[in-house]
Amino acid sequence: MTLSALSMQMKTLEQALGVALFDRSARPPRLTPVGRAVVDEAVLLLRHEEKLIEISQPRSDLTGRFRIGFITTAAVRLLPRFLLKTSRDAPRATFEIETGLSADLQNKVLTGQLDAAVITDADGLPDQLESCVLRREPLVFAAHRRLLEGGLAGLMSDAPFFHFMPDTGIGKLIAHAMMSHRRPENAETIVLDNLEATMECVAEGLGFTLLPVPDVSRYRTPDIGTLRAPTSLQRKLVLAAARDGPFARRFVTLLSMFGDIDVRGGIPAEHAARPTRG
Amino acid sequence: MTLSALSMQMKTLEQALGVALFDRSARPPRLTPVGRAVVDEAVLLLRHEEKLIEISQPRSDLTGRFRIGFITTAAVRLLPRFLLKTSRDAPRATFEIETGLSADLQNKVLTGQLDAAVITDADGLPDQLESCVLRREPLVFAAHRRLLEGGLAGLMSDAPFFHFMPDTGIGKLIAHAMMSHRRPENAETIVLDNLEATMECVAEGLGFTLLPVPDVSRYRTPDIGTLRAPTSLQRKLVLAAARDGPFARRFVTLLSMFGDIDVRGGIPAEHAARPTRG
DNA sequence: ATGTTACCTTCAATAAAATTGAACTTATGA
DNA sequence: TCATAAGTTCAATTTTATTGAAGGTAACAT
Repeated sequence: MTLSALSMQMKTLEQALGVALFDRSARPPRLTPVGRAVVDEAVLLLRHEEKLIEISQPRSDLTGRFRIGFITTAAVRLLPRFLLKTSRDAPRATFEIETGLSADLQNKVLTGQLDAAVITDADGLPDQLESCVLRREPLVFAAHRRLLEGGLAGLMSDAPFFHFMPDTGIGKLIAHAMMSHRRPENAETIVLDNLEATMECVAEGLGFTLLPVPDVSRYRTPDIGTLRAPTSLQRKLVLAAARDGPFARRFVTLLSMFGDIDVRGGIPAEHAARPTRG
Repeated sequence: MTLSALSMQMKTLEQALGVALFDRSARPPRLTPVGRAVVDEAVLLLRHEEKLIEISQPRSDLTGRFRIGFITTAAVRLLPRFLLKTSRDAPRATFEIETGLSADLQNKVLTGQLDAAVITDADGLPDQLESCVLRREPLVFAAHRRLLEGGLAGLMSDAPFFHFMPDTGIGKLIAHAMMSHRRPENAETIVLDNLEATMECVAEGLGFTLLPVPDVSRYRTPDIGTLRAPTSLQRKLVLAAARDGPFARRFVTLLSMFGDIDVRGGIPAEHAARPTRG
């Protein structure tokens, strides 16, 4: 840099700030106290700029602000551990968490409004989505012990059925599971959209319900008994991300933030191939 | 700003960072997670820039990094309160403190290497310097009580004299004060450049010394007695700054950082004119 | 699906800003 | 006081940013 260019820059900066930064009565020109303060601050500013460049360099680990969706169940059960793990293992990444229904979240991942989501995989996901099963949850019937005396057949014929959110992913899975059981024509079905309320009603002996094991366990009271659903149908909690999205090459990294993965699920080949201890 | 200009800037930034900040497959283009991280950081960067501009705006109070010199005595006695006051009353100012001899510090203020200095004013300061007396310190003789029994005359004739730094400002003042006292031709004079060592020797009864009151008080032991020097000579501790320097208009502000000022000194008119309580 | 529309990007031209070298000015030291 | 080295200024040049027109591409509606 030429001396004259430097001189011009000094002048320009002084004019821009409207302050004398240099004392020209001395040679070489000296910084004024304000000038020294500006230098101090400018040094910090440049450090800050380096930091910006640093964080902008993508690495093998997660960097950036990601938007992740969680269905309610996952938010309650998986989110705390996820946030713990990410704060430890991916300090350069921040997360915006959003909760909603499987279908909505899936749609937002497809449209790029979310980078990834933990959703229920009822019957396959669109091709544009990459996914991996996080948890497999069998369905169980739950009812007051008094109602269970008559066995499964008794429940079906005599008790009202509390159907949790029939329109959603898990609700449809429940409906599917119920289809293999005959119920009388006039059998009563009550629709609820709140898990805790459903279980409260069941605890009061008002009827029975069919839900994934963990949800029943969470709100179970001593009065409630369970009966494993004879079907092999189970809810699959999957992590889904767009194949061409920000997780295209780092899907496994994000996956690892969900801790131990149910290896019976559809884990990506290179991940499943790893030797396991024990 | 034109849309095309914005587009160009987006492109340029992406090339500069070597990272895809935007996902152009959507309309309007979306930020990638890295892009969001960069935005977050850039917002902080801009805040930082505002801060730089803010601190560069000079105000009535002290802003900037000032370099202040203190002679050793002042550093020991005045500096703590100075730093306390400035951190409270001038949070936008920072200080580089330097210690040294009066003559050296005075010279550095004249050449602009220091913005101000607390020095001894032996016999007037150069016209280019503005100054104000901070403390007036009478000189006292100090000696072991045993030696004092013979009075001042006894000291002069019988005891060795410990002369503190004859070549410096305070040393010359001491020499000046001693000139009004006759001593025998063969009277012993010991030169030391350390205040504490001088007082240790005096405490041991090895001789007497002549020093400003506060210095004697600081290192005095019960064995040491003092005798007020009959002359009216006293050390003046002054704050000095270049008239055309950074304190040209804020000298009084800096002065106030030294707490209560000995009003018998040469205080600037507008400051001395203030009504005093009590 | 398919076309329309609105929005975004690209490119060449233009405007703005930074840099340079030569001429001029000023602090420093003999 | 002068000579010199160092800093500043100015006009010309280079670099960078912005603009408007033309060419794509995603989004929306039919």
